[in-house]
Amino acid sequence: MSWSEQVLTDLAAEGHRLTGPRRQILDYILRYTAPFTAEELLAALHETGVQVGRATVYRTLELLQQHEWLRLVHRPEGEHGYVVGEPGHQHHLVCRACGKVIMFEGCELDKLLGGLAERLHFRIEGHWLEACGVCHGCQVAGA
Amino acid sequence: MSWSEQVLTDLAAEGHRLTGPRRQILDYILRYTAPFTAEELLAALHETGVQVGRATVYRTLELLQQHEWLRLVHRPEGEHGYVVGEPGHQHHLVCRACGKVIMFEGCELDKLLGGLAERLHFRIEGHWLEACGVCHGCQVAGA
DNA sequence: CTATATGCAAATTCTTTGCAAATCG
DNA sequence: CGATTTGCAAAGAATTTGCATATAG
Repeated sequence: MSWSEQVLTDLAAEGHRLTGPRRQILDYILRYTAPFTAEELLAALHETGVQVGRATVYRTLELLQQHEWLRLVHRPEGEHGYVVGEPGHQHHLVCRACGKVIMFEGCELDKLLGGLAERLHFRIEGHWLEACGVCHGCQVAGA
Repeated sequence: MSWSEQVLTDLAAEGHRLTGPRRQILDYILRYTAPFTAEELLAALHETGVQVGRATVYRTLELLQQHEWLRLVHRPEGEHGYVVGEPGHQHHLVCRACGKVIMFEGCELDKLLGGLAERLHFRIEGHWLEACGVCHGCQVAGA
């Protein structure tokens, strides 16, 4: 089952409707390999003649993020973009040259945080790890 | 040497000027135990009668962040705030109840990322780790 | 049919910028 | 004095909201 199908199934199961605009947005999301912003996605839709309202884009992205079908990627500089989420792969390596995102699990990280939490008596409920650098392809290409 | 003194020394060493507004801003920054935003800081200054321009606040915070005297904390929801940085302590545990930030080093994390980078031939240039949860004090208080 | 979702335009919020006046060193 | 910094107000982004209309189920 493709990502779109899974999302649609999931949303339907929760009583959300599978509307035209939502299908279009899902379709366009899949064209990105790098993190994108709501405005970028909106512009892409409009450029190719798809008339979807700005609010709908914002609302749909938020909905998808809440269901973890999209994840938010932050950069130290403060920009944030969305990337398609794969359940279980929670962390990201973002290539600063081509923008590609590689996801990985943080099993060892959990151990590290677990130890820390115990030492500090801090109850950790969630965490966030992101690294940026240059991917193999871009290194070869001379970045 | 206090944080303010260190910052002032560091800035002076780089040819920046130790102006009144900058001193005021440093003073107010230290009143926060939780992450704060530029607007919050500006409001705090104004509420207590300190007349500093909005642009000055934004520019000073950015300057401090560039020198790593302040660090940016991101929340999954997308808000970001500044916290006083202690060199060498790069990661944060943020308490969602009281907002307090505990900093820690990520030595083990570096190992994890190093292995990952090697496996993927990815050159990691920076990373970002943040966890949120409830601190000991707030757990005791019943959060 | 009816609850949900959409689209629009206006309202907010956050941040940046240009430039003359002020000020630190 | 001269370069840096400030403050202002305006410009520019990014995001949210209210509400009438459209539409999926």
